[in-house]
This record gives sequence, C-alpha cells and structure tokens, in this order.
Amino acid sequence: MATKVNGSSGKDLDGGAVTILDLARELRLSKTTVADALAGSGRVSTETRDRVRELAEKWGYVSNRAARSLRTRSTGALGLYVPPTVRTAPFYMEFALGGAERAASAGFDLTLFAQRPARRRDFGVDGAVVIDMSAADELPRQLVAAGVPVVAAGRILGHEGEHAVIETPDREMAHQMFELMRSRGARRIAFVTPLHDFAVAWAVDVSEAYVAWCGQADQEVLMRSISVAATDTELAAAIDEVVRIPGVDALVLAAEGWAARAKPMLTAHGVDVGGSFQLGSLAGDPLTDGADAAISRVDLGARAFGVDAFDLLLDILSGAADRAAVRVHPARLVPASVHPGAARRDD
Amino acid sequence: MATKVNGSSGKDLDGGAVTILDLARELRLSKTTVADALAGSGRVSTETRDRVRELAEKWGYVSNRAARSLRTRSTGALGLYVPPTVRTAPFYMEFALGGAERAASAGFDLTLFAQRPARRRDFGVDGAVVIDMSAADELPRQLVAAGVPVVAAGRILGHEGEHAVIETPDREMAHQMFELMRSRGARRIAFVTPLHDFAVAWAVDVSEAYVAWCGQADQEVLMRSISVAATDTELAAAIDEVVRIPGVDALVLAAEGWAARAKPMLTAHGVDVGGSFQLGSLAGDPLTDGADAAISRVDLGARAFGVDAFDLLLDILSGAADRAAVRVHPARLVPASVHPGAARRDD
DNA sequence: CTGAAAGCGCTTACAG
DNA sequence: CTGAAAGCGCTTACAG
Repeated sequence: MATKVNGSSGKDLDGGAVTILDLARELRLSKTTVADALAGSGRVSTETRDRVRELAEKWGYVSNRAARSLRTRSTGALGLYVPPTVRTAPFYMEFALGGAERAASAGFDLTLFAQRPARRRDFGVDGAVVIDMSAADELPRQLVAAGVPVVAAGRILGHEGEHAVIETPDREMAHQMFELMRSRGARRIAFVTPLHDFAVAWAVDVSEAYVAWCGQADQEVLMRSISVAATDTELAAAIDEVVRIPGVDALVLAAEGWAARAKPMLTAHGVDVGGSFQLGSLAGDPLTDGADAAISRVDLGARAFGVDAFDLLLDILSGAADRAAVRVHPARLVPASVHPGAARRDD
Repeated sequence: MATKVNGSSGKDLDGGAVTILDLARELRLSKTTVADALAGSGRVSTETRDRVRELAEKWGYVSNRAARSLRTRSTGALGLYVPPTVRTAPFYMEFALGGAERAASAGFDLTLFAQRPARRRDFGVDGAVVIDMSAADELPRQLVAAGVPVVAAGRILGHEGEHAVIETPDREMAHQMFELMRSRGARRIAFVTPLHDFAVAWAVDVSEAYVAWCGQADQEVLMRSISVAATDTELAAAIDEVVRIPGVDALVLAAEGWAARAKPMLTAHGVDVGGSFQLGSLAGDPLTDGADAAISRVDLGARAFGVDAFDLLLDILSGAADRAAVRVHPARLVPASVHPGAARRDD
C-alpha cells in the first residue's frame, strides 16, 4: 500500500486507484472526516472540507462504485427491458434514449437487460422499466421477486396491480383515428393488427377499439392479423387482401412503419393514397410513417414516453409514488394533410 | 442477523437477501467452503458441493454483485456510448442490440452511457465501446484515463492508436457504389454528405472517396453538405439544388434513411427514380432505405457490427487481442433491382 | 478436503 | 468539529 504521492498527477503509478484512505493519510485526518468532507455532510469545518476536496481533485479521486453500493445497498443504475421481437423498431430506440436521458439527469446509469437473463441473478439495478411485455415473459416477475421496483410501460395483461404502470390512451387514440377517417368521408375502414404474435396490451387495446368502433359505426369488421416483424412479402399479402375487399376506402395499420411501407404497395394497386383512399398508422413516429404527410398517424411520443416512464420509476424510488401507481402518457393524433394533388384528381 | 429459515420459500421475510454466511451457518460449514462449492472450484467434495448447491437453490441465493465486484475489481458490465446527434437512427439501435446480445452471451450487462457524463466518475464497467465519435468528444479520453479498455467503432480522427478500433471499409464501399452506378449508365453522380455537423471518420471517408472517385472518373464534384439530423425541409432544399444541376442522372446520399426520404421528393420533381435516374444510400439498412428496391445501398450490417465490436472488446479483456487492435467489419453493396416498370417507361 | 482470517473501499452509528 | 470501529458480502491467500 504505497502512499499516493508524485504530486501533480491524478494518475497513480502503482495501479490502484486513489481511495479515501489515501487522502486521509496524506492529510492526517481520519477516513470518517474525509468521507464527510467529500459527501458534504455538514459536520466538517469549511477549511478541512476545502483541503480534502482540493487534494481529491488533484489526485483524481473517484468514489468506488462497488464499495459504495455494498454499503448503501443501492447501485446507481436503472434497468430497461425491451422484448426481442420489436427491439429494432425506432419507437423503442426513442423510448430507451428518453429513458437514458431521464435516468442520467437523476444520476443513474441505464442498464439494458439482455434477452435471456440467467436463471437467477442479482440484477444490479435500483429499479427497472419494462415495455410492451407479453404476459408470458418471466422477467417482470423475477424483478418483482428480487425486490426491484418495476414500471411496466404498457400494462402486462393479467398482471395488473403487481407493479406500477404507465400507458398511452390506446383505445381512445384508435377511436379518434377511425372517427377522423369517417369525418373525411371513409365508408369502409380496414385494419391490420400485429396481434398474431404480439399480443401485448397495446395491440389488444387497439384491436378491440377497432371492433368496438365497427359495431358502433355499423361497419363490417375488416381485420387482418400479421406478424409484428412482417416482411414486405407478408405485408404485401395483407395489403392485397384488403384491396380486394369491395368498397374499402381507408386502411389503418397498427404497428410502426407499416403504413409507410404499405403506401407504395397500395399505389402499385392503383390506389390513390391521400386522395380517395385514406391511410393511417396507430404508431406513427416522425421518423417512419410521419415522414409522409399523406398518412394520418397517432404519435405516441416515444421519447417523452421513455422520459415519463423513468420519471415514474424515480418517483417510486423516492417514495413520491406508490409501487402500484398507474399513470397515463399522452399521445396525439396527427391527421394527414389533404394535399392539392389529391383534390385535383377528384375534379 | 436472523437465521434464514421458513424452509420452503426462497423469499426471505426479514428483508435481507440470503448470503453465503447464511448458507454456511445452516450447513455448519465455513464461508470458504460454501463459496468454493458455489464457485465450483475443485477443492470441495462432491457431497458437500451438492448439499450447498441444493440449499442455495432452495433459499434462492444470488451472489451479491457489489461485494463480488469490490473484491474482484470487475463489474460484470460493459459500456456503450452513442453520440447524441444520431442516437435515434435505427442503425445505432441495431448496433446497440447486437452489442447487448454479444455482451449477454459472455455474461455481461450492457450499460448505456448518458450524453453528458459527470465530471469524474467510476464508470462501473470492465470495458466500453464508443461509436462514431467526433474528435471533440471527451468521453473516450476519460475512459482510457480511468483504465477502461475502449473499442472505437469507427476510428476517432486524430486519436488513432489510443485504443482499439473496428471499422467498416467505408472508402471501398463508397467507391463500389459509384462504380456500380457508372456501370449502369450514370454520367453525373451527385453526392450529399452529413459532414456539415457530423465530421466523424465514416463521413469524412465516404466524402473523400467521392471526391477521389470524381477525379479518377473525370467528373465534376457535385457535393452538398447538410445536417445529419436534416429535416425534410433541409433535405428537400438539397434535393432541389441537385435536380437543377444539368445532366445529373444519379444521386448518392450518405446518411441512413436519406435516400428513402429523398425518393418522393425526386419523384415530385418528375425524376424517374430507379429508371433513368439512380438513387443510392451509403448507410442503407434493411429497415429504411432497404425497404425500397429502387435504391442501391451499402448495408453496413449494423447488428453484426455491434456483435463484432463487443467481440473485439471481449477479446481485449481476455487478453486475446491487443488494446490497440484494429479490425475490419465487412459491409456489402446491395444494387437496386432494375425493375420492369422503369424499363417500360423507357420504351 | 475444510477452516480462520484478512481485506476490497466505503458509510454510518457511536463517542467525545 | 473530528475519530475509532464495525460491517456490507464476497474472494483469496494461508494453514492444516
């Protein structure tokens, strides 16, 4: 245990990092006093505090995370789990980054959980957010069992009340979309859902909202279900089917990016998208579906959603919110702009 | 320190998690023996090992991460830093998830570093990957100074040799793109780069490759630079300019997603994209530019790139690779399909 | 094959 | 205002 010297440099030449004990020895103070000076707990005289801080700065002292964590039983990290199937969608990226931002602003790191967590483990986080989890996924349960506070972004079907939840008003937004299209003249609205292999609360909600709206609008249910990770071929097949249904003059696609991908397919069928035919996305962020003004979309505000989810988690950690709190994250409907070209064609 | 009892349940009722000491007391063994049995170091008799493991399983013992980390000076986590400007691009999401996957398969968690790291800190990782860093960013330097092994995905201009590097063959791929277009009849190829505010090695490389190719192909340099986060308005302005240049019959856009967004803009100008006019992307992943077969693209294989980057980092940690190792991650050129529609129009 | 002990670097009662 | 000491839960020489 060589004394840290070599004055000016913060870099230690003997391999070990600078510790509180190193500072204490040099300043002829106790560990306690140095720790207090560093922590800023009022017990220490201003002069001592300044001496300690000066040397700490000079020697490049950084508090050892593991030691602190062992003592305080907190890790300084928050976890995020995104289900494997949808990982690559921009929506989740935005969400994750919003979350990372919020976590960082509170001094926490963000740990991305891997798809298949080891059997039993120390998660190494003070709390976790999970998003769009299927009821079958075991991770939320494991987290709760390990005593980790959990926020589910999108409730987990059949597990309500087991943890906190933050949700977008999915049924309401879907309803608004259908109403918008009808107000713009749509008579028969078809709907494509990822319920096929993505039966999470959001997908169930919007699908049920469609069926409910059909009942209320006295319209036949024209729903197709495809994989949330549908290839162009699969998507095109669904589009083909829809186009063949007589009288369909509007199509709402649930999942992110589907509308933008469907548009050229519709156009290839001679459909006048944005003109006599309306196209909508229920998860249309600015990057994908939003790039095309001919598409009406529900913007779920992915980034802000991530911020809000971690906000809730932080509130739970601070005691400001209940472990089973439920919050709503607002979404907004962005109607397609009725463009001149479309109008002209109607003339 | 209540003895852990209440038999069947792994959940402890007194708040503290099960520790090695709890197991040792129950089994009337020493901490050492229990630890060895758990770790599988050969010193322990099969019988003792089984007894220990059985109880550990039954009581739901999980090794305390902080304590282990404090002793072993390793954290079990790897870090990733993606610059704020480009965070939301699918490319980086894919990269991050490939990385998370590789890290997980080696038993490491993935920590996403926040944009603005605190002044001085314990990064809490055993190694880190940074991607497309500008030379001005301080994080890589801080990591290296803290003794954290670093892999730069895309070298950092002016900091070569300070850490390991993994790169795609950017100049080569750009060159191939221009050659492809010329072989398909292009006479004047314009180029749009994000050098404006994203002067990372990749952007510099492809831009220089364009200029070099122009020299060699005896073509005028027709280059525009816009923000890597260009809005549709900004992108449209650049497209307008390009379209006005006499004789331009091909356009290569460097950044991800630009080509897909540019296509409708070009079409609006009456340009026959995929027919008499060629369009290309130098960062065209399957999700964005790749969705349109009329776009030629360089697929950088983002996910595999992430895997390879963390692979290199793990090799460095295990001593299998040098701290200043340099590797290449392959990319591939995906030519636009010359579609029938285009041919027909030429008739 | 098993145990007693030290120590990783910190925080936190407890004293004075 | 400052100090001596215990202890978080683990790993790792060192003994026997």
